[in-house]
Amino acid sequence: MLRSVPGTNDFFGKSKEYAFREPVFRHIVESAQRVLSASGAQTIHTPIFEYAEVLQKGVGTTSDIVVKKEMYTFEDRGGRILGLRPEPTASIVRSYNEHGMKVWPQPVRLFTWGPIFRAERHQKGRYKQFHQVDYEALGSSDPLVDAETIALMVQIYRELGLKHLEVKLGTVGDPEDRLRYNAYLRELFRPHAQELSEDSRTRLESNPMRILDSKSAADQQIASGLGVRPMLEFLGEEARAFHQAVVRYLEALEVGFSIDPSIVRGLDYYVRTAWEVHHANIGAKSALGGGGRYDGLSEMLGGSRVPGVGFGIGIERVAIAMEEEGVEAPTSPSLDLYLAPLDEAAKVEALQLAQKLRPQLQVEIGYSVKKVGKALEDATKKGARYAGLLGQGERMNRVTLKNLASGKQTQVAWNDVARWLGEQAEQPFAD
RNA sequence: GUGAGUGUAGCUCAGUUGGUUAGAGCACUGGUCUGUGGAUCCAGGGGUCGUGGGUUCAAAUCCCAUCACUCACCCCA
Repeated sequence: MLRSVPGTNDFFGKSKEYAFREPVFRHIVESAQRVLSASGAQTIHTPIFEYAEVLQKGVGTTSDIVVKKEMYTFEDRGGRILGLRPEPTASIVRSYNEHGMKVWPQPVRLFTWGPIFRAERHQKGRYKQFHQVDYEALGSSDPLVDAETIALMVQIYRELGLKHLEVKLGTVGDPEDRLRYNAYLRELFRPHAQELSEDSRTRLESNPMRILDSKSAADQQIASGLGVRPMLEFLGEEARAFHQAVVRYLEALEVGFSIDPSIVRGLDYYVRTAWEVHHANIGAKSALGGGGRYDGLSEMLGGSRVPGVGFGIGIERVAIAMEEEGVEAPTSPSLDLYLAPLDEAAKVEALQLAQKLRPQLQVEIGYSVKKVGKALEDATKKGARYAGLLGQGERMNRVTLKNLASGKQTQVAWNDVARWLGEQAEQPFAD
């Protein structure tokens, strides 16, 4: 039997996996949408594929996504090299430039949601196709925007009922700070290059900061033995003041967070603010989302200088966290009425009555003639509140409505069904 | 890319020291029940026992290979 590609998932109501239930997915997206819309952000949807160049420049040439070839690329019939987006920020910045959004009132605040692709070995909480809610604030370099962005992100998690959150705030400084820091690190580590892990030896030239958050015990031992000074000490005046401002604003907003200097965004072109949100008890893949400031990205994509800050929230990870915390799973909307035809003539009647009642009521029909007992059984299995029987005993545009919970039933004219069911709903304890 | 674990029905699993035609529960379809459901009882459909090869009179079971899935490492969402 043909199967789905490993690391991809089907989302539907009765999925065995909580994280892949469509109502859970929708609930997360809608909650995020509510929070972000309330803050005045606008929805945007960009294509899920772009010229590979856009996406590569968007994550940077030393990022794992490019280095480890984690981006799906393909050539179309016109010989264009395209890629499936490994993150949405580059597309949004590309769109901002392409449509001249710099003449809009700044900052332009956009959010989107949809599939993201990475060609990685999958495991729990990590998939080849996963989904993100993504928010970007473009056109302002005020630290207040960074603080609000973080606060909005946290607000979304709270809205979803998550409690065991850990917000880790860091800063990667300005590019020149990083140059200084990287030069310092290279000088420090170079004499010990032979002792470093293979990954870290590569990082020594490409991105020495990444050595610091290496999980290799040997690397850690070397680092602690050398007494590595933290990035914070290498910040320039402006970057330092910026970081302090973000901290101050976040304190004023009463967003709980901790300073974590080891937060180093995996993507290039991030500057200054960087953060991750983790969840206490979901184990290895604990990051629910992350974000940062990327003032240099627009120029990398050939546009003018546009400062920006934003975040991505992993929808599947959030769903796993919700399940861990026992957050009540939203369910599919319940069926109001199941119309069962009891003879051939009633089939078209069921269709007519259903059409008449939709969309005020959610109405499903039985598609084949069944005996009354089976019809009621079907209605019950479908989770309907009422069963509507159509057959010899009805006719003349009448239907027998039976409350499946109480067992009470009555015959009602078609024209009165909507009103009658409405009245019943208003007095749920009447029976 | 590296390491570990697991593969029997849609799902959860049983299957003895190798032994007839591979089983159960749940789910599904129908009957019990000709216009009154959720229960009971009965019946039915559904399996190339992951795949290929080997050992054997005989393999779901033993051996080898391979594939798939899961988890973990790296990195992140």
